[in-house]
Amino acid sequence: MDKREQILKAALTLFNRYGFDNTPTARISKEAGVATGTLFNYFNSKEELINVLYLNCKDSLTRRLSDGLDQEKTYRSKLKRIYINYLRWSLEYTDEFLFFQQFCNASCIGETTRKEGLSKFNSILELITEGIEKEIIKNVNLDYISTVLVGILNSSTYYYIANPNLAGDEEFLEMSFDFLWDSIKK
Amino acid sequence: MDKREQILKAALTLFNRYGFDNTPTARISKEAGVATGTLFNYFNSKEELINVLYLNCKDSLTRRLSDGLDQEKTYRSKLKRIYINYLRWSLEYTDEFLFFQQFCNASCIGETTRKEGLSKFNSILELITEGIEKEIIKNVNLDYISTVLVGILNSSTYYYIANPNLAGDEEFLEMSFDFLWDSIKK
DNA sequence: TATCAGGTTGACTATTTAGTCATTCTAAAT
DNA sequence: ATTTAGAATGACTAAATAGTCAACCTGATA
Repeated sequence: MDKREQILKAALTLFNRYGFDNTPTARISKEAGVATGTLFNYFNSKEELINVLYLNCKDSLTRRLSDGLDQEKTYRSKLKRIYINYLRWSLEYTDEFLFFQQFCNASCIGETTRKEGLSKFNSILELITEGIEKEIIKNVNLDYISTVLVGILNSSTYYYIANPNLAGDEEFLEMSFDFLWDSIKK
Repeated sequence: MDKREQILKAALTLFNRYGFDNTPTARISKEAGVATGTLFNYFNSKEELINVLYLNCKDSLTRRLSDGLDQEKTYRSKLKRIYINYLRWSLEYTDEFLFFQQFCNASCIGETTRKEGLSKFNSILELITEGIEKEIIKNVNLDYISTVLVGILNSSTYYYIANPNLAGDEEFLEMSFDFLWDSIKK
């Protein structure tokens, strides 16, 4: 019944489906079941709305990413934990994942907002650095490794989203993680 | 001096920078140095314009992708050839590459156009199939391998675009290809 | 019951923009 | 020099849309 939440949820769905510019605020209000003016009581502008959405998504993912990380003993299992956390979050919050993919580089997301969002992968960056120092993974430019790693992470996620039947398949999980692991391990 | 070409070029630049909906046709015309009406002499609508752009890009990339492929002897070198072709094309036609990335899933690209575009990676698909049969690369679902492979290809390309100084660095090229190769090889 | 604060409403406005079309230009042919 | 076909022009229109605001609820308090 929280109107603010309803507006955010409606906007997420509609921005994903039609894009930012092709989603009139009137349509968001309608989908949320509120008047057109109500949207502007909660958000000063359409841009503020999408920026709030962006930060919400980022927070949700960041919180999840390092779940249970300190219970893992080996380096490989730590990385796998992050891989799984990323996948699970994306399958649980698919709309949020797709939103992130579509808008992480969009111009309607302000520079300030985006900079906050960059901290998203801090836990990943730390782990890569550790892996290079311990000579577990390839001794290559940190930027390049993280770029490729996130690339694999995202493409794998897209595949999981397109094939929901794989959700509980432990064998496929291990196999798919090996694509990532073999790519970066020494 | 070909006005049609000038319009296409201006549209490519502006769509990349501001997005489809945030680029008025008047602005495209101005950038191209023609009157607003002229654009509609060559294209029936703004949508037709972006669809033509999309197919042009696709053709340009497809033609390049299998260049010199039959001169390569080993399976690995064939794959590397495609990797290099993809990279070189993207560095030579960076605007086109970025355009493709931004609009390959956009709703303003019609279904018909997109289906034509899917044939883009035919040569890659064939090569993967061959690799699985010959037990050179992992025996996994063709779709998954190509998804991950394109993911690595694209993320690597982004890195090269962000670091133009790497353009002629043979060592880095070999190293970066290993990320792809190690990921999928048996 | 009367008052009041603050959330909610939706008709309205000012602006933007895709696409039109009557007119003007251009250059080749007669 | 005149005609003419088709390309090019840009002022204009009809539609869409972000954001406003005066009026209207609602429910708590006196």
